[in-house]
Amino acid sequence: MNIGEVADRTGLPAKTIRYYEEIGLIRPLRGANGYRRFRESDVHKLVFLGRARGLGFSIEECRDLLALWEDQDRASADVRAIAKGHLTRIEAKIAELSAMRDTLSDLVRACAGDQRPDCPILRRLEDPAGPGTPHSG
Amino acid sequence: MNIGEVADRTGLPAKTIRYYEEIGLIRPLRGANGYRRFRESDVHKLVFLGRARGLGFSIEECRDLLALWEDQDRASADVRAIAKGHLTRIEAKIAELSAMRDTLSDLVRACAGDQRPDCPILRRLEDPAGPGTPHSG
DNA sequence: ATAGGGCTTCCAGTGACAGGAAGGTCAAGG
DNA sequence: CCTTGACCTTCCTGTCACTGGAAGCCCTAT
Repeated sequence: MNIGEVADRTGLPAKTIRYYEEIGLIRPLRGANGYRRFRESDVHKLVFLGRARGLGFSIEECRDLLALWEDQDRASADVRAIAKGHLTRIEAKIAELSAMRDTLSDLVRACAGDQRPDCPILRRLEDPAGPGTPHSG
Repeated sequence: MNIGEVADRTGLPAKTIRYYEEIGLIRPLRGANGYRRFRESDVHKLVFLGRARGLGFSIEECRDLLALWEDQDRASADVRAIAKGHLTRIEAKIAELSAMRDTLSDLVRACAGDQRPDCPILRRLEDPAGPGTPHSG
């Protein structure tokens, strides 16, 4: 199977598939013409990688997951540890973005958004402790 | 004022301040020795930039916000539009990460995490429609 | 022979810096 | 005067996971 068909079947761009080979995630064969020849097992791995990346695992995490996937004697604890670590980072990122969202939506609500120059958003970026700052009490 | 003091006062690394000069966000003066000489207005801008970056605005958005901040005749609508656009993207990112978190926390919960090789996480990465997949009904 | 599409490699760019090398500058101390 | 050490400078490389594009080979159909 050539790279184009693999791209169609996995939904991954050909560029990405070449990149995955370059960094050693997959090792397709080569034909006499120099073209990559993909086996079903390569496609299977790429599908796996696509899903793991879709869940936000980093390439290095994917590499580890792939190794565990291929190791029939793995301990599920190893897989779980990777997933838990990733989950923790995702939750931290969500918390960070949520804080941004809260601040931003306050500011967007407070701004008239008309032709006048007065703007609470800029005032707040200039001086976060300025007027209009929410505070306890 | 030299870059070190500016870094202390703004909380931005000197590397970042040099980078901001390189991409034209600030234009500090230069002393006879070649050192950057920062005015209070430069520090003020850097504080502004630090806060805007802290809210997740991109560098280009920061450039636009800075221009509006310095334009006494700006319309608050212009500022608000940038903030709203950014807010929308943040909310989309939160939704994306939340979906990942939900899937991942399901998987982590379903995985025993012991020495046995059986692992729902890997099964699901292999075949998302496989056993254990949540479905309506 | 030619046209087209698919395949190859290699190089550059993305965003927003961080790390580090090589070297100039300045104030304090011996 | 010399040295030490902190601070400053520029320049180059690396990050992460690709993406775009150029130049050129391969294959099939007409």
